[in-house]
Amino acid sequence: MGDHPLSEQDTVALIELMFFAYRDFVSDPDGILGQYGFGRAHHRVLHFVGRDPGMTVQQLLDILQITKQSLGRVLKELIDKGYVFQKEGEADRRQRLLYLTEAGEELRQRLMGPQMNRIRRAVALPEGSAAHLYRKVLYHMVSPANREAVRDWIDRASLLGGPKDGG
Amino acid sequence: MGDHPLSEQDTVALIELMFFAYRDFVSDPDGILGQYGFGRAHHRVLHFVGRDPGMTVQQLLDILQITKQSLGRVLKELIDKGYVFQKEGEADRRQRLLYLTEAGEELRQRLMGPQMNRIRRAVALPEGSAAHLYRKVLYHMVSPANREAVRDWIDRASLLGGPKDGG
DNA sequence: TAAATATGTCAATATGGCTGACGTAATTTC
DNA sequence: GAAATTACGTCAGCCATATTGACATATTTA
Repeated sequence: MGDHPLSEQDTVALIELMFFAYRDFVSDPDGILGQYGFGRAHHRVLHFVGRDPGMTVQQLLDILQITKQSLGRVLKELIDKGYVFQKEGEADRRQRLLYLTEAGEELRQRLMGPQMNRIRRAVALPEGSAAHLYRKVLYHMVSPANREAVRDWIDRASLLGGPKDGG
Repeated sequence: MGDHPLSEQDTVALIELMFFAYRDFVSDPDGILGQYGFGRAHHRVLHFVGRDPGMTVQQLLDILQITKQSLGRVLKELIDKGYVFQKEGEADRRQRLLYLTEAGEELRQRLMGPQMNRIRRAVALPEGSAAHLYRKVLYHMVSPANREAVRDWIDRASLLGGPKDGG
């Protein structure tokens, strides 16, 4: 085990499952977002800001790996509609620290709910250590160059835990 | 084990890993596609047609879950540039059965290569049964309503195995 | 013959990315 | 203190990929 690689067929099956699983995984929040006139980009902003309240715009850009112009539009909409607000940084007054309003946190929870259920159902298998392995596998799917940033993010976000993430 | 659900923190970490992993997973082929003036939609068509040569347009639409108008453009481009060709169905002459040209199959393999390497590296963990569990978990991430179709597809595609998928 | 199916196409629209350029305020560096 | 850099915002245009709705054609089925 671990010596011989996965068979061609099994590997292709996993590639395809990655496609099918992700497609359905994001379909849950998509329906909810539609009711608000939002899209997936809004969801990502809500999620990450909710996980790390007070984060800077640059930190958010680093995580999403998109341009500030792309972020600009969705962020503006979320602010205009009262789901996100900004506060001038105290140490560095150039910064516009990002926070969720109450409505923003509620929406974030509403969007996360179905995905949490789906994850929990998916890893609740008889084999026991599925969650651990699944996490390990997904982690190794991230490009090596990005792993440190992803690990840092997960560790840090787990520590601060977001307002309603069980902290 | 299996009784108590995953902790809030662990579940959120998996949700985020799903995002990071998928983002990097599709980044491999994206670079290659750019050289051909293609996008992810072209990749999906190449992949699935290559896995099931002679499939109908409707079968492809069912798998991709997009509209025929969306498929129309990418399919036309792939045909115009000589990566896909169509053959009139023998039993039903309304059908336009889809096949990859040699160039199409080559490109498909080139796109699949990095993803296969990434999957194999990701599941090549000491714990042994990672691949099996990972597959099971991803399968259960698919919406119940879609599972039969996905299972059918994987089983059928594994059987016919595509021209160069190890058959 | 009529209805349904498989496919293709035209037109308009939306989302979410992108590049490039420019501007302002604040901080850091020399 | 002047200059360079950083953090952020914004305008303008472009591209890829998806959508809905409408219509056309060929073929098969009832």
